Amino acid sequence: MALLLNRKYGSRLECLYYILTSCYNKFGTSNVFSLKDLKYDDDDSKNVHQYCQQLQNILGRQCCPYLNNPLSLSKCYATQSVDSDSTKSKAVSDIGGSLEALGFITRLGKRTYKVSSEGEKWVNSSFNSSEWEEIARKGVLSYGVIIGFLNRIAELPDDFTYQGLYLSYPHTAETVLYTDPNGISSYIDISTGSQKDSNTRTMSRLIGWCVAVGLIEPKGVAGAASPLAHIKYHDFLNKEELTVRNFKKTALCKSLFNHKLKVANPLSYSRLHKNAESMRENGGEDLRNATLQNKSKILDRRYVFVYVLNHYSKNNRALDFEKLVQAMENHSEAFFTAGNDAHAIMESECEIGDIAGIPFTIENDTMFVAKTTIEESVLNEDAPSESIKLAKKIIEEMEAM
DNA sequence: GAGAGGTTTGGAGAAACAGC
DNA sequence: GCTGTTTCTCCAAACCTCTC
Repeated sequence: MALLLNRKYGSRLECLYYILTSCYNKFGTSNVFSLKDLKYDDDDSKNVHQYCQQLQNILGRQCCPYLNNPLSLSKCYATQSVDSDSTKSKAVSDIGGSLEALGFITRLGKRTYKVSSEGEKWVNSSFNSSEWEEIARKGVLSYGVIIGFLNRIAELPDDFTYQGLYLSYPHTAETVLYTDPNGISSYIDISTGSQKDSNTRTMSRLIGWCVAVGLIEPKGVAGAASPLAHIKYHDFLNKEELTVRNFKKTALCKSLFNHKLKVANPLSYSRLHKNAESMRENGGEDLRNATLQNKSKILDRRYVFVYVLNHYSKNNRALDFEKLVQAMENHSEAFFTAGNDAHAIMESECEIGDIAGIPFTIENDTMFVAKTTIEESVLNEDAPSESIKLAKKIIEEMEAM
């Protein structure tokens, strides 16, 4: 159930590797664990400090170099500890999401996981080996959001800056009539997109991963003498902050879309919209409630777009956008808020293709040609059966036009 | 070199949900 | 029902780049 990652914690693949090593030694591939099991615990003989190669000796203690206060009880920047978690589980949550996006752990229930066979292979590879980087690269390229990022930079010159690139949930201009619990009605612009700092955090993450697996190189950074990207740019990757804005594409990056890719970890149904339940400020309760009232419409129309585009991609056909909107308008209640233009909304919503792992080109103004196919079972993982049925019906209706 | 303005990141606070 | 988890927005510190 891959999600849109937007925190710094999991941006260092090396940290993820040591955390996964600790996890694998505790649970193997057959035992279930939850995120709190990844947090540093002094009483755990297999905690992450037993495997981490980045610890620094400070005042006679082994300390994580990425904590602002190395002597902090948090112990590990990326997971925090059972004794002190100044990030309210945001860190360990991001680590779980990262390992899942890479395909190294698999989600079983809402909050339970197992180490996957790919994860096991990665743990059993040596950090300094090409095998390590190959497994990591396969993981990075399996993540839908990365494919969206690589598609965006494919349109840029070989030497590029990531300033101005945004990878986030689409913004639709959409006003709905909302009645609060006191019976007072007002028009509210519902919140469909991400805030700017969320984009910044996502970008920081994606760049870290792409450099580590040899897809892009930081400009003006003298790397170490190694053919392996994660060794060559080890110091750059382990910097506290991303400060380089200029990058260069590698040959691998430039050839990536020569063939149609199959994306193993696209965003899942429920991740096609941000978690609006967690919104609090910026208009407060009414904005949250008005957005939540329309959550299923937002999810379903994004899902249908991705599902249908993938269907046509699998059949090596282009999607007729006009027909799609027409078919969706036949089920207007399911997809669109009253008083808003369906065509305009879908023109915004189709941007979801990038982060969902299925970027596309547009031919003859209305024909959408996908550059990838995505793993449908991951997209459908938490999709209601009604939504899946509706997506199939839309395809039938399009074919009948 | 100073100052303005932008970026990156950690952390706080909040709401809803999951699971016991 | 309670506790812990998940993930959002916002704030601010620290740092960077750009201009003069």
